[in-house]
Amino acid sequence: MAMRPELLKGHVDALLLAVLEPGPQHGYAVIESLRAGSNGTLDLPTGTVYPALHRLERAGLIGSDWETVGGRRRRTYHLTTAGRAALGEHRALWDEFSIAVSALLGGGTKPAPA
Amino acid sequence: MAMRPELLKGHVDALLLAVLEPGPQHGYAVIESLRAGSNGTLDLPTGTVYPALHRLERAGLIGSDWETVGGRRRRTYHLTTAGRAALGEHRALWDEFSIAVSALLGGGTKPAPA
DNA sequence: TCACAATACTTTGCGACGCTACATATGGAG
DNA sequence: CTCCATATGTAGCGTCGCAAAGTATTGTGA
Repeated sequence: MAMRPELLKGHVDALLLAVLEPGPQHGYAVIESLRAGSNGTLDLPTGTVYPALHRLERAGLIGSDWETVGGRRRRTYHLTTAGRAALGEHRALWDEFSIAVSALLGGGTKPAPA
Repeated sequence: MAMRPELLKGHVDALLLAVLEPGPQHGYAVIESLRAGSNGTLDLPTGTVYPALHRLERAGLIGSDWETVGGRRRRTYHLTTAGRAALGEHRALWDEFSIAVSALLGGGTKPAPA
């Protein structure tokens, strides 16, 4: 929860899709990927991630398969074609949004992506 | 509404405070400043901005004064000391947040600085 | 003169969604 | 045997952006 309020509103979908882009992952792993990939900043609770994954599946952006590993049932999610397209749109939207906000907030430091 | 969904969730306060930082403005002017300062990307409806300004005033982050210009009543808002402090926190939060999201969304194009 | 746009502010109510809290189940470490 | 990490799930709450509708004044064009 390193982020105070829910600044995430509306951005969670994009993040989940992005995390699944390199390859399928199950919910718990997704949460860890988000934490790792954001250097600990984004530590989303299960009550946020699982419902969001269900939502994305209902929307047809991801698909899921159950599997059992070491006696534990896990549900592995993967991007669909529509999901890949949606991710592209989310990225474009994020760029536009972040540029606009950064411009208005002014003096703030700029993100230095890879 | 150039932004489709409400990606703004949680970021509106920061934007309003930032717009008021250079000097007092009334609500209608705030909306235009946001549009101008974001190159047209952020075109917030009155139903978003006015309630948000009331909220910020209740929270003690801004203050307001009524004035009449050319027969029109307008309410001019200005930052309080607490508002200035809050703006600083919002900026820090935005930096952290945007860096994290940009890192996760990866390959996306980089924001072009002012 | 009359209609309409722009300026300027307000409020009701809906809907979306992140989060807290709680519930369930297994495997491994101490 | 207990505790923690792994792994998934749901109910309910609260926040807040937004559409929509309303009020009032000034300026403009037909």
